[in-house]
Amino acid sequence: MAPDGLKDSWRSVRSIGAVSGRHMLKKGPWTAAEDAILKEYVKKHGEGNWNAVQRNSGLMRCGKSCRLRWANHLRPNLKKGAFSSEEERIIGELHAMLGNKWARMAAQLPGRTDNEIKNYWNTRLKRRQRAGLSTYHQEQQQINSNSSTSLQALLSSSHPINVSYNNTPLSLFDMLKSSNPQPSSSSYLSNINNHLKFFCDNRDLSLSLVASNSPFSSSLTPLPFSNNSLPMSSLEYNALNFGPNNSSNQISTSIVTSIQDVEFPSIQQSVQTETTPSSSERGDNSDLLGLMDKLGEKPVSNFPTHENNYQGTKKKGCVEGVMNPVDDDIFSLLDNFPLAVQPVPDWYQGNGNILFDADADANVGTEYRPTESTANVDWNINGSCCWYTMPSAMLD
DNA sequence: AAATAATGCAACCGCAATACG
DNA sequence: CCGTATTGCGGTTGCATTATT
Repeated sequence: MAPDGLKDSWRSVRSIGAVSGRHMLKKGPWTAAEDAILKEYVKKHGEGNWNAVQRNSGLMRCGKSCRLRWANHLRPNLKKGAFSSEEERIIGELHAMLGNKWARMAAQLPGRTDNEIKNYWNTRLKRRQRAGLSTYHQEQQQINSNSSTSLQALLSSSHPINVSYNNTPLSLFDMLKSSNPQPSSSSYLSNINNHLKFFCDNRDLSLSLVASNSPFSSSLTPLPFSNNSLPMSSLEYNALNFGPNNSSNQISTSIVTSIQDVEFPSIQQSVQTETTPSSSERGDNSDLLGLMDKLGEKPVSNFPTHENNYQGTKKKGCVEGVMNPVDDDIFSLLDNFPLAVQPVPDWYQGNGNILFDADADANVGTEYRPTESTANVDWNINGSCCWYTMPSAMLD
């Protein structure tokens, strides 16, 4: 780094060229003085309305430039400096799933910006290419080739979800509070984006919810069954307990999930999933609606059907009836929900306690592989397999 | 020691999505 | 409803610094 004096003189040289006319906005590197003005402005007026910065503070920068400067350098709680090895691992995993979705990746890495991640990745990519290496390590490539693209899209999209029971809206936060209060998880759920993802519980055949960015476990593999995500967060634990065998859970018989996806707001979907069907019902239902019908379950008023194209409450700015590919993924997943009972993997005790392989535990970042005895579990049908086999990022 | 190449980083640009009036 | 403004994203650029020749 050059001394500030040197830097500033260079900056001034550049700015002369950039600020030539009366209304010309400055470009190029920001000075400390400009930073101070912008900080003061945000302190006073809050974030947003960036074009007003120039009008109100006299800072000769366009709104875009202000926003960028704030987001990447001035906003509080930004981590600076090199990525930790854990962060690098997460980036690798995220990139394997998401591709160049820098902003999405940054959302999973508190204090890091999309720009940082992008720069890091591109640098790394170049290095690997120069060395004649592939973008990912072998195991990461396996994710891409073994799992369906659409399912990946589903799993990689973060879905804030509202859950209701008998048409009564119920937040996952409430459920968590009522069944397993934990202050730390409360603050987590009440304050960050509450990104949730689906996964299917093979044993209970229920649609469960799990936090994708739970601070209580590592990175992207917070599955209860995952051997490298100890300890399981309470949220995950409760997701697991949505099954029928947990009498303490007030919604143990069925879960009505109302999905209000801020990311895909074209529809408000309600999805009813059934927990373990009785033996006579096993295996002979082809879809969720059929199963519900059989069990006498009434869909909630806006329960999606193919007839109404899953239209529900229209949210502001939504286009009714438009299903994007991820919407399709959701319903494809649900339509193909494994209603036939799967064998219970022997590493799952069935009571929320998970059997972990001691060797694997000792070896952080290793990949879970179904053992011989679990080979008859259909690892491809419900998507969770993608997660079970999620490897750690392999960085140099 | 000087020249050159590689790397790191910040900021810009265009485009698309969203918000606003 | 429509045009405009704003915001957000990802690709790209270009300068400073560091490493290599």
